[in-house]
Amino acid sequence: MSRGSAGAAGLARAGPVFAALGEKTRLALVARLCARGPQSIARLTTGSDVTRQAITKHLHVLAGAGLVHDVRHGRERIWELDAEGLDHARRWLDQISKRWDEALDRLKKFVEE
Amino acid sequence: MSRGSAGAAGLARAGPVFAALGEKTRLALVARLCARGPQSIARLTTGSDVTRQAITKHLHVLAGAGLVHDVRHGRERIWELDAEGLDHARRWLDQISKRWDEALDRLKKFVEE
DNA sequence: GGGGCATGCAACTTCAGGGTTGCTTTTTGA
DNA sequence: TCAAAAAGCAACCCTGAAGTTGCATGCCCC
Repeated sequence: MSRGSAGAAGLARAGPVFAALGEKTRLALVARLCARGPQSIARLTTGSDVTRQAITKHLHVLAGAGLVHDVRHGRERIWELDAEGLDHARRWLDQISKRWDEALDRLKKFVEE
Repeated sequence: MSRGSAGAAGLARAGPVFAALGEKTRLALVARLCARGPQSIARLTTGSDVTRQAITKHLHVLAGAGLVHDVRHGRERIWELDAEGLDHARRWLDQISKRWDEALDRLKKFVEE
């Protein structure tokens, strides 16, 4: 497994990303940051059905997965999306589905012989 | 948000997929099914550090997310990948990262004016 | 300087999910 | 026919994550 993000190393990095996205509040946060741009914690909390502290925790989980990052701005903390983390997860899915398609092709050809 | 898989509906469908992939045992199962092809439960269990029942539960979670499906074959139950579920998650990530890139471009042009 | 807004920190509660054990059912093949 | 393999079912434990409450801190602006 010398290269490619579908190997053991890529798997270890992809895990936290999927885990971060696999929670409805966090997924909604990502979608919201994408749709409405960078926002403060207080603004991200309005309209949500959980507490500001809950939002804060979720943002840190997303940051740990490399999906968002924050910038201090006066007394506010502005959070915005981080495209790199998203790309990594996408590449992992690309690898898997591509390899699976190839495997299906091989099987099909084998059956047809 | 009238179309596209990044809207509320796409978000609702993408959630379970990411949640399913966001667990190391399940992610390893997907990688294994991709690398070694369809396998029975017993075979998927060998080499794993958890019980057969745990593997069974995980397979059902993956099936619920549309990532795998099973075929009865005698006294065995063969599980294999389901490319459609993978593609759905990938398209969701595509939408998000594409829209984010566009937003960054708009911001860049705005700043340069 | 000080009131008020935005956020940070820490302790606590709750519960879903990951895992196990023990037993039963189905199916194979000799 | 029957023993063993493969899987299903159900009850149970237990950790961690999601969420809350209460209070402390930092920063802007009048």
